[in-house]
Amino acid sequence: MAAYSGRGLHGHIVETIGGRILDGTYSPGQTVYPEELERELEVSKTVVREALRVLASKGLVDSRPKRGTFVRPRSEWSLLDASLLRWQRRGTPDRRFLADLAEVRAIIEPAGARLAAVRRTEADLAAMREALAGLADPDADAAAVIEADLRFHRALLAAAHNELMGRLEVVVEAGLRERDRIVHAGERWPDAVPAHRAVLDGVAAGDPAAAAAAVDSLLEQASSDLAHAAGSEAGAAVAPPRPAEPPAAAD
Amino acid sequence: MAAYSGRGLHGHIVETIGGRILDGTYSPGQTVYPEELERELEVSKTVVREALRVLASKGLVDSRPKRGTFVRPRSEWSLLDASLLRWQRRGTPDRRFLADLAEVRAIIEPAGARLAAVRRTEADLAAMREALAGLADPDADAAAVIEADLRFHRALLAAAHNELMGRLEVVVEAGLRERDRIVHAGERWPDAVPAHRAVLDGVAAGDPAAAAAAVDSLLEQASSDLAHAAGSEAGAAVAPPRPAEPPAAAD
DNA sequence: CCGTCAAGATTTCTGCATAATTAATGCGCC
DNA sequence: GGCGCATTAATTATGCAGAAATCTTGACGG
Repeated sequence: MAAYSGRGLHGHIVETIGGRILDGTYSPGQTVYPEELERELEVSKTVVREALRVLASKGLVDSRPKRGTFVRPRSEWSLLDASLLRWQRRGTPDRRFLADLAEVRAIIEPAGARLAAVRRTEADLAAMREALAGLADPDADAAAVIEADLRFHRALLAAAHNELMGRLEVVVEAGLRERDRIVHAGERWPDAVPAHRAVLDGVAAGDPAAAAAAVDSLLEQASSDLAHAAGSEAGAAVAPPRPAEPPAAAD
Repeated sequence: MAAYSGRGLHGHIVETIGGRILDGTYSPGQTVYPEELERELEVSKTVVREALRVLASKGLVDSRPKRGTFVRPRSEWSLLDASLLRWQRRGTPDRRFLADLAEVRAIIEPAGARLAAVRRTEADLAAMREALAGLADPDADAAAVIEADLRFHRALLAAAHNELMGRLEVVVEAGLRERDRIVHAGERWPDAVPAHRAVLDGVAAGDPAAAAAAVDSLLEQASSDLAHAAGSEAGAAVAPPRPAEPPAAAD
């Protein structure tokens, strides 16, 4: 994956502390003690400080003289960061997080397909075809299928030729891997192939409406599969009447 | 703004080096020499190394033993990071970047309004009303109006009650501030108030379609204002027939 | 062609010095 | 006597310098 952050001792410490913050071991407002971490993780001041610096740049912690280093409120976290999304998935599969993920995907991906249908190049189509082939390969193991699925959605967003849209792949990746973790039985999920093919066809034909509709039904299908696997309804693709908090507490 | 990264000497160095990477002073593939930076910026090894570590966590650089520290290809940058979006705006106003920004906003914000219309609480509406009042205040200076505008859009996304959607405010903020920089004459832009009010009304009424339509027209208006101010058409809200690259290079 | 070795740069460690900020303290004032 | 304010002091992050350790890479030799 991201080679820059996972290599060496430093990256390991960042992941350890970051993971503890996201899974609630360290809760917002709580102070973390660098010296304690040095002893526990058996590393030097330097490594801990560099790790905390990185975490600070992601909005997870803040350190000020005399007050120490403490965990910032969750609202300050840069949740769109790839690392944070990964760490978030390390903890208990949170239903709310899963729903948020699916909801954003349901917004991003159809729109991306719409753009892709207009802007795709031959290279984009080739990438999507390659991924689709990997998805349909009956000899591939579960992990390879997941990777092919991810490649397909990445290629779709890339075909939109919007740099920021392309970076939203982090959300798509998190959603896909989270779904994989829920289903995780390694289900072949063969029904996915025609749905993906429909997306490719719509994009290749240059038909934005068809491409978007294909993505819609793809996500709907994935969502219902996931709901089926997870017992209750876990993630509805289109705005569910999520019960808003009681209108009380008007500040 | 973000207090965690802008304080102290370290934050300054991060901004300096990060800014140079985004504005092209250091281009992808190029090697950066820590010792050189130490001398030029007159700081110690530690500060430079911590800064490079933070930049590495944002995907800007990668350092490997024996090979040195070098700038990663732009495709690896975490462009959704708040700092990167800010640094990106420090350079020349890039037309392409501006268009991408507007395009993503045109996807995110209507969808956010749709959700907000269903899920908003009284507190959400109060926040939006407060921001709207600030936007309409005839005694406020240009900066205050910008901030109120930003608050309004932030409150709108927050009312969607989707954590990830809320974090997409970074894109909205970048878009707003960039637009401000183009127009920058401090135009009162009074026409914006009724458009914003329409959004609020739609959300308050619990009418998703109306809220989304109001946001659509708001963004369209902003986009055309911007096009008018920037001479040529700078950012069309809805998918323009951006000429795709020639279909050559199939791989 | 493969394994071993050596060079080189990053990475890590140690200890110390500095700066900054908060909290307490003491003083004067109401 | 209580309260507000400036000063002081303590605590913590921050910055610095040098050396040792580690790992990758490239070359050399079998």
